[in-house]
Amino acid sequence: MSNAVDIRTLEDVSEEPVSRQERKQRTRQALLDTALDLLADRPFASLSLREVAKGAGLVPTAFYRHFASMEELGVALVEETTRTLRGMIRSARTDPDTYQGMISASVATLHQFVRANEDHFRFLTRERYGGGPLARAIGVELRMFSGDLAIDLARFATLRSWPTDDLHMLADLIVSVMLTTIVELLEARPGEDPKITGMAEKRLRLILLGVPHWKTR
Amino acid sequence: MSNAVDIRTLEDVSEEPVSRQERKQRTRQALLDTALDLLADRPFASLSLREVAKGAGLVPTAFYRHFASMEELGVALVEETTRTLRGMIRSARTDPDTYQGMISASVATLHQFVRANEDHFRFLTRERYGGGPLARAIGVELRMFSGDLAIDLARFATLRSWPTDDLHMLADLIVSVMLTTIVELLEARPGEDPKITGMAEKRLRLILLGVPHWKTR
DNA sequence: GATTACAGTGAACGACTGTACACTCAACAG
DNA sequence: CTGTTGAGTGTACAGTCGTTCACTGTAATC
Repeated sequence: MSNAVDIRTLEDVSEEPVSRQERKQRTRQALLDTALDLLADRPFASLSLREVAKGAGLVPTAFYRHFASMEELGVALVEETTRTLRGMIRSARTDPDTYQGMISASVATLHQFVRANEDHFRFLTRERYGGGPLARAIGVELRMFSGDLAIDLARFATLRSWPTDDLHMLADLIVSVMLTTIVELLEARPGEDPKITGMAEKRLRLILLGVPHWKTR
Repeated sequence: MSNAVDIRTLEDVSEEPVSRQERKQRTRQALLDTALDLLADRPFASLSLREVAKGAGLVPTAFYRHFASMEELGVALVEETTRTLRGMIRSARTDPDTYQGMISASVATLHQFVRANEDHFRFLTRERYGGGPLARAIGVELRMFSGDLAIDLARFATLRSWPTDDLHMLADLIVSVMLTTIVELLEARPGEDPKITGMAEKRLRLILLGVPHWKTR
């Protein structure tokens, strides 16, 4: 609810004159931010155009200057959150030396990004299973994510000989563990983080423990 | 939408006289059924009391004869779906001979139950991450499910020596794979079922492949 | 057979919804 | 300096929402 204030009034005090499109971009962002705030404990479908507009300090009809409908705002919100997700992947794609090193580093990156962007990840996990067009858009994004991971995995010596199908199976499995961990982090009470990341590491370790013994059937 | 018709008019034609509470129980069920129908492609929070009542062939005010609010209906819906879930567990808890046998049997049971109760499982997976009181209720139920599974797993020779924490970790992992599989089944296009169940079996096999080599750290 | 309990009705309410339309007024282009 | 553009305003309308209240008709009770 912190960004529900009228940004313009704040900006007008500052000296720099803002261009027209810059202002527009700013209220657009205010709409996205208030929507994300309101989504903290409710599904997207229960959001109304009016309350998002009001939250951003706008009259309802002004909403249409930025989005043709709430659904269009939802799509923009998916784009914003997947940008965060891609940022996380980029951060995590480092030194693929050992399994164990990769595991704890990945989990640490995940933890850090979730805590720094709780709103985004809450939106992502909530709407992923919420049905409707947003769920589909998020599903596509996650499948791309999983595909990228499969490529990364193929670099490991043990996995180089694996069939593509099995590689994707493994990647999907890892992604599902990550999603579970994200949800656990978002539902966690304060102080529970180490327990959750520890569990996540264990789960990944167990999975990768089976890899050397895998035989396609 | 099939059970959106007025049941009473159908019943009145039949010869058997229905008792009062039996009738009440029947319209209550009609309310639950239409709600479940409407939830096929929308989150629970977007459901209105009026459309559920109308779908069941009732005037809005009659809704209150059965539930004090939509949230109360939601809780009843969770109870109904978890009954289905428990039925599935009971069916799956058979002959724990070998890993492989248990895997394919469990996946087959899962597949069968999902296909026979798509509405229930759709509701379950949707609202699990939807936030609000329903998500919490479902979370509790799933944790019980996972706990039961941990107990079952403890019967296997290899797992008898495992610490309780690790056993729960394994059970959670298996449950998360099952939930992923459920979502995949519900999103599947016709004919994709074998591919999905095959993947699910592979994922479980890979996990259990690591079990003999597990060392707590 | 008279009385009670109660599932379901129907009208009405105040609040909220998305959207249409005519408007203001400041940043912009010429 | 002048005319245009467009982000934001204000009013208005037709729907839908949850909830209220007084009601009807019939199964259940005595």
